[in-house]
Amino acid sequence: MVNENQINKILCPNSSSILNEFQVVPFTNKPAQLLVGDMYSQDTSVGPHMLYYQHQSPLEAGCTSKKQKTSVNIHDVFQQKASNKGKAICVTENYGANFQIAKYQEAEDVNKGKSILEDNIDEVVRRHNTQTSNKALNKRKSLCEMESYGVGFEIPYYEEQEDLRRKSIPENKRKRPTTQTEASMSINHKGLSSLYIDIGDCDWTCEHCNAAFWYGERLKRSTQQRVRYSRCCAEGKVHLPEEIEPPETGAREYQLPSTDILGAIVFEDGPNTQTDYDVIIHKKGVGPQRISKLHSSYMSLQFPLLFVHGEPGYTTKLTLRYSMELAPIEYLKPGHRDKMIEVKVYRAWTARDPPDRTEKGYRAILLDRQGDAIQANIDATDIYHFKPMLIPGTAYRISNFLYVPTDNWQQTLHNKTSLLFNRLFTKLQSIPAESFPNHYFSFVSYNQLPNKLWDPRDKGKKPYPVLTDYIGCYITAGEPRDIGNPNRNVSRMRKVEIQNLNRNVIELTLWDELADKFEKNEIETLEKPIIIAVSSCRVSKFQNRDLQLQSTPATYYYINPKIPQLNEYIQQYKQLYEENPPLSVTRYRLPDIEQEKNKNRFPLAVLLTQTPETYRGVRFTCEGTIMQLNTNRDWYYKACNQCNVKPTCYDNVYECKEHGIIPAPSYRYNFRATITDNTATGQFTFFTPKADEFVGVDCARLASSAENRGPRQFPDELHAIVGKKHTFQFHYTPTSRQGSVEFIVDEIFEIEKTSNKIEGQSSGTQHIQATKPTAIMEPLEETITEAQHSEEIASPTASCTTIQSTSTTDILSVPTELIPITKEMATPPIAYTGMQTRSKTDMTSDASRKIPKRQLFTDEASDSKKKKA
DNA sequence: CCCCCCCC
Repeated sequence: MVNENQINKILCPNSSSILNEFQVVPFTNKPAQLLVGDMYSQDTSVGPHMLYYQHQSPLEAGCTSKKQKTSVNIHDVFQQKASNKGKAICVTENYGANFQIAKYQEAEDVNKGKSILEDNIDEVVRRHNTQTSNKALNKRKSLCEMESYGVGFEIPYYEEQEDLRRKSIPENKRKRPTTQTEASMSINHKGLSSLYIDIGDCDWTCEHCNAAFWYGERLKRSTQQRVRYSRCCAEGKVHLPEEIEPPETGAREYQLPSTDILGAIVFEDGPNTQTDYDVIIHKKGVGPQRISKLHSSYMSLQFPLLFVHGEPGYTTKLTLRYSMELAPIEYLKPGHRDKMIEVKVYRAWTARDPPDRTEKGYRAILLDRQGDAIQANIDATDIYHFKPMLIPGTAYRISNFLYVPTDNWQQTLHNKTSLLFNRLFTKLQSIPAESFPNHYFSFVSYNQLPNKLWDPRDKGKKPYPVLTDYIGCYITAGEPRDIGNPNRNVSRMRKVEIQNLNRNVIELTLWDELADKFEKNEIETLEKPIIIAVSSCRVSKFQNRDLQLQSTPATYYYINPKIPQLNEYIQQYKQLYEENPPLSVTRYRLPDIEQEKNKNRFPLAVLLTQTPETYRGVRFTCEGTIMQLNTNRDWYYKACNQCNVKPTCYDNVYECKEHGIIPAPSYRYNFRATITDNTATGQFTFFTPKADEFVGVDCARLASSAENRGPRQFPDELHAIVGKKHTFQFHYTPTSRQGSVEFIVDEIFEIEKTSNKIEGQSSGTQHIQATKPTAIMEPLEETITEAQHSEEIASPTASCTTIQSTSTTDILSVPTELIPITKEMATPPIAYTGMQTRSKTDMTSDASRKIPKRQLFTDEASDSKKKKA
């Protein structure tokens, strides 16, 4: 078959030693399908033997289980090859092969003493004779197990072969034609050594690509019915190029290349192997040329006869077949190793346990075209590798990932399985991102938020609730500020208010980068209403009262997110706000008392039309006159000394639900008055202790002295407050509803002369009507804007919630003489927008009907700035 | 391996 005079050179990396008289012949008429990287040699006198490269698996370092190893494909092997890690050539087939190779004289330098090739024949024979055949077999086996990750073929052993033959396995249909068999047999029996072990013929083929194999090369998981090989095409996963028909048969069938030297490359094993040698080819008529080891033609140089057409063999263009099944996220199941996903990176973040700044890993939410989502986890050691790739908006085909149970806490998706990516084996291939959905949300409505609270009592019993996505209308945002011990962990924090279509407001706390990067100014230049969607928030409760949202490291926020419902939402909010625009309020205490006194100053006429739930905890101010006391209800109550809650009373025995029998309950004010600010009148409740200060007499003293007259008999001291004019600070009674709005007084300020002056300009006398709106609005404009720009500080906690809930008695006929709204009122206060549209609950005076429509959602900030300028 | 958080 091969010209016996042919000389094969084996170029050794370190020594350039040459083994001569070593012949390489093709064993197959489908040469392109032989596994690239294997060298098949045949000595004409003995028979076929195989030389294998020992590939150091690229997975070796990261492998934790054998299963992973089997998922490697040829591509990996040669990527590893490209990085020039150590490889070795070893003779794995049988001792016969050793003899034959060793028998050849090395023409020049000896091959540095590492290779089995060095053994001289006497030594090998001696060893063979002294070892038991089992030992020999074991050695071969161990060599083979080293040989490659997961391919795991077993070395044939002639007894086994004999055994197989005895059993006379039915002819496998994948057996190659007898002619070839005969051909090799004829060689086999020529000059057979007594030590020669017959491993059979290379007459088995891969069911996928038809590459030729020895039986012994089969995968361990082969069965008698199905003999499987993976070294060729990784069981069909690697797409090998179309075969080219071999040259015409005849005299030139095995025509030698037109050179008398054949080159081959031999690698040594071990960490010290040098592989940074030059590969130089010298073409006919052209000078020497250095080529890269990655050059696709270099491979064919190693197998000059196997690539009879000069096919490139291995190239970096080899692609995986889709037999690595492209699976929707929905169908991923832990344990599947042959799945590939095409996904868009939707969100990505560094995993942390705030306030600890340690980077615990990297996370991403991936979306597929079907609209499903899955989280990908990356260990901290691999952050640097994946962070530059997992950019939201990019898309990849991803294979070779593992499955892990989804984190129990800070769980972003309902999916119980997450993916684990590893820099050593997970493959990401960039693909176009157009065909993927824009967003993935699982919004929770305001009413469902309590279900998402985490209760410490559930620890260990219930899983932590999945983090919450929420959508609503952006109302306001504060400025970022520092939180925490400056010597240790300082966090950044910013509050954002979100309102839903029922006008419920929820406060979102953005932390750290999110707080700093929130582009408040840019957002507020957008046309209103502005829709904001936030993902993966924690739901918490403040003071056992207000639900809040907290950002987590996984949180993203989206302004006017491109979701199908966006326009619908915008229209709904638009409609809502046309009826009754939201007030722009400052929710926190201001450092300056003067600012506090003017904070959130809106006409009572406006406040009465609002939805109280929207402004829970918000303190408003007004300059108002006490018109009347509500004498239809008690002016004080007896309270538990510890909690100020009204106790039950049976037979003059007072009992607090919480604190039991109360021998001597305390007396506390709880009376109502009507206050007007000249735009409307409202019901205001006064409680101890503010009321004591205001009335000037302790409730206890007043009540005990008046007790015989009862709590419905209002003492003169109380009547004395009627007609007084003050700046009141107040909040909505939590139980009040739109349409029957009430307030609770927090602070009562004296009206200073200075502020009187400003007001005096327009409305000299207080109590009567038609204050020129500008008179109200001018100072408002300033204070509100100041308030917005000043840093928020803590608001105090309202402590009278429980008491308030008892005060839902009937209301004394309210003085209904409403202050007519003048035309000028049509110019709305700067601090809010769009109030000119009548709401259904608005009072229907002729004047109010005439109020012209003003453009909705104008930018109040820039408006006010203009006026200031 | 577990903890499962930071303001008002």
